[in-house]
Formats: sequence, C-alpha cells, structure tokens
Amino acid sequence: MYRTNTCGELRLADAGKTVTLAGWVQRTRKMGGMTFVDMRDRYGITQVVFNTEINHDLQEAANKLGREYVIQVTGKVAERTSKNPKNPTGDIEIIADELKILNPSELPPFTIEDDTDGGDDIRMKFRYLDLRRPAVRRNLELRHRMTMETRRYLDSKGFLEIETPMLVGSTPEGARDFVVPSRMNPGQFYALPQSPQTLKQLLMVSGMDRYFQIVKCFRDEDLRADRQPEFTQIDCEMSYVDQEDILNLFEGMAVHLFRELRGVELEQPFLRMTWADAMKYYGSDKPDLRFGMKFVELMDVLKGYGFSVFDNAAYIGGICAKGAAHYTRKQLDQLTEYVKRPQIGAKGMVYARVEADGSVKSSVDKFYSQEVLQQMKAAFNAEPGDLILILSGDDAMKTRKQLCELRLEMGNQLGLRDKNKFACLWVVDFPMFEWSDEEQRLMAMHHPFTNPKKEDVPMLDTDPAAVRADAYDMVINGVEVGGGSIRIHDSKLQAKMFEILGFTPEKAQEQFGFLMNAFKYGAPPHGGLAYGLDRWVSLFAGLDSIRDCIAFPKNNSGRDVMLDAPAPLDQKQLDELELALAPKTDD
RNA sequence: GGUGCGGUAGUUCAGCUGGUUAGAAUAUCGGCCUGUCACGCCGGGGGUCGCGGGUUCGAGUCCCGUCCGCACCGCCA
Repeated sequence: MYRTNTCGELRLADAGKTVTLAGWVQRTRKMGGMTFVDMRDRYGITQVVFNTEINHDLQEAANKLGREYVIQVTGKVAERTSKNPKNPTGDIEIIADELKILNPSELPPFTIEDDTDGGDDIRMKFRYLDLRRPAVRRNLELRHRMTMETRRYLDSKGFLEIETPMLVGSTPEGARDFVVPSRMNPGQFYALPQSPQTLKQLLMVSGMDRYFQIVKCFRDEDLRADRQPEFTQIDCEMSYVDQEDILNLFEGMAVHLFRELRGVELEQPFLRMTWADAMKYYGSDKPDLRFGMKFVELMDVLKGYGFSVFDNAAYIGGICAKGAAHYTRKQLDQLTEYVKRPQIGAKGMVYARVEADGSVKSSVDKFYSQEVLQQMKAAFNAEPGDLILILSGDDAMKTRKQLCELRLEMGNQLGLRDKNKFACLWVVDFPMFEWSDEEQRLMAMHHPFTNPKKEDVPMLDTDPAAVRADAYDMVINGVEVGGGSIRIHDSKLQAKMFEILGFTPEKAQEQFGFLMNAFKYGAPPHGGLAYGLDRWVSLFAGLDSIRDCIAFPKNNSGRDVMLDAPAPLDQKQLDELELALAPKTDD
C-alpha cells in the first residue's frame, strides 16, 4: 500500500494517527536542525517535519530532497505549534518516521506553482508538468464535473448516449475536413467528422427519439483562443419537437449547469432576440449583454446639416457610455485610433459629451446647432456626464460591426465585462443563407439540413436570400456556447435546399443520398442543438482561452508541441497506403 | 493568405537617441540557521541576446530576410 491518506484530507481531528502519504515534493524549507517538506498531490499540500533531535539521519535525507521528487512518508499526525490558515491542512503536520524516495526528479523547466507561468510554449512542451499546477488541474476537474452534470441532466430527460463513428465520409460543404487514408481501399479517404450532424438525424429516423453524445469534432481551419482543430461538443437531437421545446429543454440545462457548477441561479426565461435585431442593435450575432450601450441610429437626426461625412453616409449610429464624459481628448483620440485600425476599419469617430448643465459639447459643433445636439441627446436618453460615440459609413452592416467593436472596447475600458456576471440569451431567426463572394453562390448559414421558417418557404423560389431559418444560438457574455436548428425531415424539401445551394441532383444524391433516402422511410420531425463543451468550461472557469481546459491542446499553428505532431510519414507507411507526396514547388 | 505584438540566464522580465565586463527577480548550487510555510542571512555558478545577412570604428539596440510563439482579420456549413 502506497498511502493511507491523500495530501489534502488530514485535519486536526486526525492528530495522533499514524499515516502514510505519497506525493511530490513541492518545496523544502531547511531551518538547520529542522526541515519542513511540503508534499503535494491532486488533493492538496501537507507539511511534513523532520527533526534532527528525533531522527538525525532522516533529517539529513530530507535535506537532500529536490523539487518534484516522488516520496512516501510515514509518520504521526500532530497539531502544529504555529498554524498556517492559508492551507486547509495547515493545522497539522506529519512528524516523519520513515522517508522513501519512490522516484527522484530532474529539475523541472518551470516551478510547479499557480503564479508561475512558464510561457505558453514551454508549458505546452511540458504539459504533463503544467497540469500538476493546481490552477490548471482545477480546470480539468471542472470539465469533469461539467460532463457528469450534463449526463445527469440529459439522462433525467430521457436522452440516450449513443456513439457515432469517427471515420466517416468527407463533406464538401462547410469547414475543411481532416482526412484519413484507407489502406484497404487505396486512393480512398475517410474524413473525421466536423460534427455528427447527419448521423444523429439518422438516429432520429431510427426512432431513438432523444440522443446525445459528448463527442470530439474536427475542423481543419485556422485556430484562435476559442478555436481548436479538435474540440468537444455536447451533441443532442430530439424527435417530435418544435423550436420552443428545444429552447426550453436546453435553457433548463443551462440553468442546471450554472446552479451545479457555479452556484448561480439564472433568471428565466432567457431573453430571445432575433438575428436581425441583434445585428441592428449590437452589430453582432452574439451580443454581450452584460452591459447596455445599445446602438441608436441617427440618420434622421444628423443628416442634412452640411457635415459631408454624415450627409453622404448610408448609416450613422452611436452608443452612449454612461458616466464616461470624463474621457480626455487623449483617450478619445486613442479610441479613434482603435476603431481606425485596419482590423476594424472605421474612417473616424465623432464624440459628444453631455455637460453638467445638460448642454452637449461635440467634436462637430460647427455643423450642428445645440438644438440638433439636444435631439441627439434625447435619442440616446443621455444624461449629464454621459459620453456619446458615433460612427458612420456607406455600408450599414460593416459600420454596425465597427460600432460593435467600439462598444466591446468601451465595455472593457469601463470594466463592464465582469467575469462573474452572466448574461444569457437566445438569438433566433437566423437567415437561411448567406452570400459567398468566394464561391459566388448562396451558402447555408447554419447547415443545409436546417428547416426554413414555414412562413418564409414561399420565398425560397422568389427571394431565397431573405428566407429565415428555424435556427438558434445560445449566447452568454458574447460567447456562442451552442446552437442548433429544426431540421428538414422531408426529402423533397431537402432536395430543394441542395438545389438552391448549387448542387446538381446527381451531386446531392452522391453526397447526401443516404440522408434523403432515409427521409423517404418515415422520418419524424426533429431538431437539436450542440453545446461547445470547451467554451462552457472556459466560461465557468473565467479563462481567456479554451486551451486551458483541454488536457493536451494544439498551439496557434495547430501543432502538438509535446508530441511534435503533425510529422512526415515514413516512406514505408506511404507505400502501404499507396500515397505519394507532390513534389515541392517554389511559387 | 494578411495585420499587430513578442523572442535577452533554467524561468519571468529590464536593458533609453547604437558605446567599457549585458542586469534584476526567481530558480539552482555551497555555507549558516530548531517553528518555517513566498522562511531568513552570506557566497557561487549560470547568456551564441531565436537564426542568417547588412549598415557602422562599434549592434541586444538600426535595416533586410527567416524561424518560432501569442492575439486578431480572412476562414470556421
């Protein structure tokens, strides 16, 4: 037996017991005739004391221990003469009788402590050491509890957890696929699933009624702080439901998760906002509603007074930052520079302060009378001390997105994006299609299996770009934590969708024939949703990047620096797969 | 594919308009220390300034290229 107790569980009530602990040496403190050793495991840290007067040789041995040695200590639990209130085990210590080095350790490349951060590169290279740090380990513990609570909730609602294959066929629509060559079928390739979308729909045709799976999905696209090439979805599908049923059930799941994992009681029902309103008032399909600054449109108010920038604009809109009139000229210039960065692309910014006497002082005073400025103030419901920021442009959607960036930046600067505050909403009625400049055709905004809104179906023939879908996203604090839709269950409608998306009937049959054929055999109405597990966990843990809640993540360029993957294949493996690499070109 | 920031001791970083022997903290090693818990005190070791080229009497510092990391845009049905 290696241990009787963990390093986190002994308390004053255990005083007098003889125990054996095993763990890592966190740190030693040598006081001369006395040596303290902090032993660490997943559960905590316990102090062990070696005293030369009790056992001289043992204390000498303790002095030779290095960081991260794996040791086993047997001794008596004793009340400390001076306690450490910072540690749950700080009332006691182990008076060592025996010390065994189970495994010595080289010096780690960084110290294993919460406040040391070896830097992303070295942390990822030695991820197994990084994971010893309690701050990182806690994220994985939270992830575990998240999946446990997910299973508990969905099981209670009658969902079956069913696995779907990882080796599937490539789908051209959507993200790029990771492909896997097949040795037994030379020249042919599997693809790793971008999501089990079609398979879970087939499970509905099979009569499974309610399905879920906590499942890896793969997309060969560029990475971000919140995007990994392999990520985990809580993938769900239900039969005989309409959109309202799904929103209610998964809103309930969000409430359950917040209650169990964060001790937060969310207000229900969640706000529902149409995609059109989200874009109009927040310039984003995932607005952060922890704070206001809703857009106000000012075309009617500010056009026609000789300020050519506004007079020629297709869109003029602004936000009102409560109590921010104290912003200095320098700060406002910096904000202007911020929105003019190429990534945002605004041409400039107009600002106006509401003075203590209620008058408005703006950067365009020479074009506008106080009367007009007062009308503008009224449009914002602005009060003395408020700061109004205005952007304009000749493309309404682009300008709204710029204004969205400005709004989020102001939220940051004013400290309104509190990590302990949660604002949840559903964004609904997404457009069915969006135009792709690259492909010069309509693309499915969600995916091609999404049901168009019943009242918009007639427009499929006349004005497909205006058709809305039974699609919805859950958004929390500006993060898309999940999304889904009601699916098409009619093979004819599904065929029509493929037609609009530019598929020939042959191509549609070749790629999605299995689904359309299945729909001919009594497919129930169905729909579903997928939550992004990684994003949920990082939201709960207050992380800036989903990497920190993934045990072994990829870096910015999609590499696993610990495994040094991806890597070239041996010629022998290539031969076996009948693969040849194209010669390198210098273009 | 693009933009920005960064790469200096094991680690985290400082290093000004180019100028003697490149610093600090921490880690580490040695010594002292019996109540520490970020222990303390004394002393030591530790650097191809990512790499290559250029400008210069002289480059960590300026220029060009390149590699790597991070953030973002494009992309992500």
